[in-house]
Amino acid sequence: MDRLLINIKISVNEKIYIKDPESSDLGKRILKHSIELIHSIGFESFNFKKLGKEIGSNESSLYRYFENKHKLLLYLTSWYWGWLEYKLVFSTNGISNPKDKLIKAVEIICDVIREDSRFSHINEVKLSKILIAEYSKSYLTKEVDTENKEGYFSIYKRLIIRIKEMIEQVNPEYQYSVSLASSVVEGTLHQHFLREHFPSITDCSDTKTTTSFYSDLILKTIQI
Amino acid sequence: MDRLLINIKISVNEKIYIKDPESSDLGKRILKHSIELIHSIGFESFNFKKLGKEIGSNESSLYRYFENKHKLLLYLTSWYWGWLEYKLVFSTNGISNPKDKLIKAVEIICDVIREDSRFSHINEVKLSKILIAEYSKSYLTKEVDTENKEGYFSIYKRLIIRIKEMIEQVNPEYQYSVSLASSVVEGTLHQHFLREHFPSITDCSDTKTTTSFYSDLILKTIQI
DNA sequence: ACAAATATAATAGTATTACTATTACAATAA
DNA sequence: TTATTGTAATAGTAATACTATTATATTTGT
Repeated sequence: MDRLLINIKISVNEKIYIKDPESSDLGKRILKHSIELIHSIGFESFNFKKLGKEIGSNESSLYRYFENKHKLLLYLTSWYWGWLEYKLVFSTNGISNPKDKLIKAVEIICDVIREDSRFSHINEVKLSKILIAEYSKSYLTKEVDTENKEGYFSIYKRLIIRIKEMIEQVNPEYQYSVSLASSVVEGTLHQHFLREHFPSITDCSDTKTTTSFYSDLILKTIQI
Repeated sequence: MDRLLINIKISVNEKIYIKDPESSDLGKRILKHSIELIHSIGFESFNFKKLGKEIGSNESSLYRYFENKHKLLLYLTSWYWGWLEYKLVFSTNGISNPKDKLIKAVEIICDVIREDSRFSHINEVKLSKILIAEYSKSYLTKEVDTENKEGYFSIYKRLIIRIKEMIEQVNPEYQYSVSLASSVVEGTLHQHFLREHFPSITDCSDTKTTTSFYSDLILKTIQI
């Protein structure tokens, strides 16, 4: 897989950025260091001034790439879902048995993220932690409907539709396939958060994984 | 129920406020109007200046009740979970059959909220919409661990533990009772949000309710 | 009743944040 | 070599979140 996909680029909706951050050195450094900085201080405290200082560049230069910090978060989260979608498609592509395929998909979505060496300027482990801590903030805004129309969440929705289709392949009679898919994707981030901050209200741990919780839940719910 | 509980007061952790908003007229107006205002303009745009204007009081007076707008959100959300907990306990108290009890609990959690006339200064319908749109923001912060230690989220966690216990009453063998409980409480808010903004990734609607999705999911998952 | 103590609220600020207008410099192309 | 474009720095502004100080009620004790 590594050699074949050496030049893949996760494509993000062009309206999210002003200048493509993948097109220049500064752009890539914006991605790399924004992940580091949001991961370490959180999205609220994060701003372009601090990021500029971190990169060794000026605040205003960053505004040439992203209109504001919210758009930058949208970029990072879109990239993440695009990357997960790639992993999902490639990992499940060869599996013909629908149930095995679904189980593999749940693994991709629910497992703790490991580093992917193909994207040197993106730290997927830290990015996944940003998703756990900040993803909701990207859509819990008053602008969500207009931004949705602009297609800012299309990769996320497409990923969920893919899982929904896998559920239907296993049981076409099940009435709530897309709600089940969306609740697994959202719920996984939530369970990972609980594990870290509210352990009393989750069973998920090193021994009882989020993956096993959701595999069990899905298979029983769609009745196999 | 109405007559018996005419004087109940939902109690919120005292550390959340500086002065108890239930103790004065201004305090109650802060609660009433903050619900109106956050509901209409969203938590990001909401601030104490605008709220003061709405109430006909000064910005700085509001700081006598709440340290900042985040604490006010914590108050409102705690109140909401406390109120739901009351409804849950009272509605399920007389039910002896564990399965029926659990089904009733899921109804309380998942159904669309209606007005409760016992609390005149709180609009529960608008408050529930604030929970859907803003609840995550109350714990997705860098301060979550210290605030958790202060007990700011204890009502929320207690509610989830109650549901967990009901699940255990039905099936003591099930391995993920508290994760199931927490994912239903969180997932309900999420499905309500999707219904409003991303209808393509939820099945929930007027005919297929969130309640029926989760009742079905829970009962199948814990195998009855 | 009346002063002292306390509660409540208003005025007028400050520090920080998010963002922008303008200018300067560098790289490339005609 | 001189336009053209890309890139970055300076120096701002407007709005936000919050605070210090002062003023005005209200309550309490004698």
